Amino acid sequence: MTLRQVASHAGVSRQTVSNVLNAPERVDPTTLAKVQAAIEALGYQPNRTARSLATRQAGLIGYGLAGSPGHSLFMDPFLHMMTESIERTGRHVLLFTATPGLAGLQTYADLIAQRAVDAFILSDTVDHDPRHSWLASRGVPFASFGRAWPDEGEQPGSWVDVDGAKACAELVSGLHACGHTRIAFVGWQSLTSAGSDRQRGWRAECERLGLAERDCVAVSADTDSTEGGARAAAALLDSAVPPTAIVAVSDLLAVGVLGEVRRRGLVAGRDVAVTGFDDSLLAAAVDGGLTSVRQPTAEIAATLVGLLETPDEERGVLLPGEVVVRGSAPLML
Amino acid sequence: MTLRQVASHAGVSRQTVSNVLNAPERVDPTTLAKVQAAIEALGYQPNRTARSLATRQAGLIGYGLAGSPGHSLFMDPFLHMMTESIERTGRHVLLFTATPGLAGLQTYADLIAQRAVDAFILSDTVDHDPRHSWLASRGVPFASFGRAWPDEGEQPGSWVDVDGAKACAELVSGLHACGHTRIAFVGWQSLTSAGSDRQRGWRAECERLGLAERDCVAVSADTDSTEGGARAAAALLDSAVPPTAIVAVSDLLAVGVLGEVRRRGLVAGRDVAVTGFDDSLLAAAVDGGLTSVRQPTAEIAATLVGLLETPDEERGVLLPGEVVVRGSAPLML
DNA sequence: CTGAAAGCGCTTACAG
DNA sequence: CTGAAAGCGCTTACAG
Repeated sequence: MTLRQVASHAGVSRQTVSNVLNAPERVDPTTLAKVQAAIEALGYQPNRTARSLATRQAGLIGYGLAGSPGHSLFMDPFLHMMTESIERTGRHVLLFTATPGLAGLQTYADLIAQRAVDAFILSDTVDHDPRHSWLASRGVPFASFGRAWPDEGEQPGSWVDVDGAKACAELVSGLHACGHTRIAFVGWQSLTSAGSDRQRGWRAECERLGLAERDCVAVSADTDSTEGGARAAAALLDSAVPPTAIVAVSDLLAVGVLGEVRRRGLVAGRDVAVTGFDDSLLAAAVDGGLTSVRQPTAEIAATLVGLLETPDEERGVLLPGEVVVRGSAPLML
Repeated sequence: MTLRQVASHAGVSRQTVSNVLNAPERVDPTTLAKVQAAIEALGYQPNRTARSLATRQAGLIGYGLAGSPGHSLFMDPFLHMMTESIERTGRHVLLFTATPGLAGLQTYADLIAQRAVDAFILSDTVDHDPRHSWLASRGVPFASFGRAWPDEGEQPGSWVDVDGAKACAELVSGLHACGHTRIAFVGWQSLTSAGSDRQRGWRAECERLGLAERDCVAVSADTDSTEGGARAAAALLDSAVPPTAIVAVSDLLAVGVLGEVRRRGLVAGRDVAVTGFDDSLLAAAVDGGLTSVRQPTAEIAATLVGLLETPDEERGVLLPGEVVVRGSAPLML
């Protein structure tokens, strides 16, 4: 089924059919109806490839899966929302895998050189992510989920992010309001921008509240797993002045912390308060529930796609996270 | 950067450059080297869209995200592996969303009509999934992760599946070997083919072992959540002759079962054995660990893509699941 | 308002 | 082994 067949069926030229599709206001109502009837009758749909070649638009937004096949709980809803948002603009998602760092840049470069995509959505950003500067310097449109430059305005391109610092500050102040003064932080070892953002908020609030520096210890989990979280918690709880509250950078690490707490005969939420981040399935699944921070997934996705519409103006959008209180840390907000 | 520029740079015709790319054996070694040098120097990569139009191949495999944005733990690794497998064949993944059932069929139809994809990979299959017959009847290549027809050979198209029936039978026999004779099943309410497959294996093994029918009760969780699992477990444990072992159709439901068990002062793995399915993050994260069944994700993905290579011959590949024993059910295998 | 022409950047038989 | 020609199925100015 091609334009040509529709044209001959309707008794008009191919260009007129094209006009019916792309500029219906320019065609005579009678002709319009006639052609639309033919389109309907034949079940015609324009060939995307041919259209792409003519318009020089792939109609595809590239999204690169991060390095290793993890078990991200955030991925399913995010991908879903992002894909839906992109589809609303008449385009689709081209999924690819790319190793993190400079090596993975080649994949982005290839996709652009081949004109396989029109733009990228970036996530799993790392500190000073090389992708941002590379893409920006070549004028490739993109939107980033996550900031990768600590200083506002330095980051190339548009971005959306959840205010992890603020959310963590809220957790700290909520814990403090319940009487906690020794509030530790369990972070990631890797230099993700989200990790440092969250840690920054935790530290800032501890300082603002005038908590003693030695009471606000940050440790890094040696692996991004429950085991890593458990080991980090063990180190913390073994210290001379153990914390009474532990703010973990992710739900997964928090679950590890919870396990270690339980193993020591302590009760989370009573003896030690524990919080996570992401409000993933884990947070609800864990016994007693894990206090966590929900990311506004649908809004993140919609905003990212919106930013893609205006590639020339660089903007940053900071979205609030929502503290979800559960048994592991009965906060006062 | 186009073929034309490479040609003029190398001092040959465009067709020769195309031959260098697509049939290097047909071109004179000297010319070959010269053209390749030009390609290298200019960093030329063929425009995918133009190539697609000429070859009538989109170079894209469609993958439809299931209905609702869930929090599937399996999705991240599966999508990763699948994307990698497809990339190894020089193609990419086109991601889209489709509502389940007949309504979603239109999305598949559109993609085909527009020639946006060459083939599909199907997952989240339901009983007598309408997609299979629809695609098969129009000669659209596809491979299905999951069987949707109970009887071998009836299913249109090629498929890969994990032998959930066998894995569940193994769980049952392992439990029986530990002395369990009252082994219940907690399933999904929805008619997923994976769900009925697993339940079938559980029931068959119970019968084979000669367990009393009233000791082998199956219930459906009213929602696919930990709460649903908990309610199902409550019903089971409240019955006159409560089970001593509960085989849940998924890790999520199993975690709900574990919660209910704990809430009643019972200890999982000692008073009641509990098993899940998927060996997701949850299984490892839960305190004491959840005995579960691991799906061979990488192999599934690779096989699916392999099946796509031979669209004319319909084949089915059954892969074994691997029982992973943890604290919630210390089986003897 | 409509249609003839050129072009998007490739590939694919087919002469030479 | 190499190149001239036609074509993939659209769109986009541009005449008429």
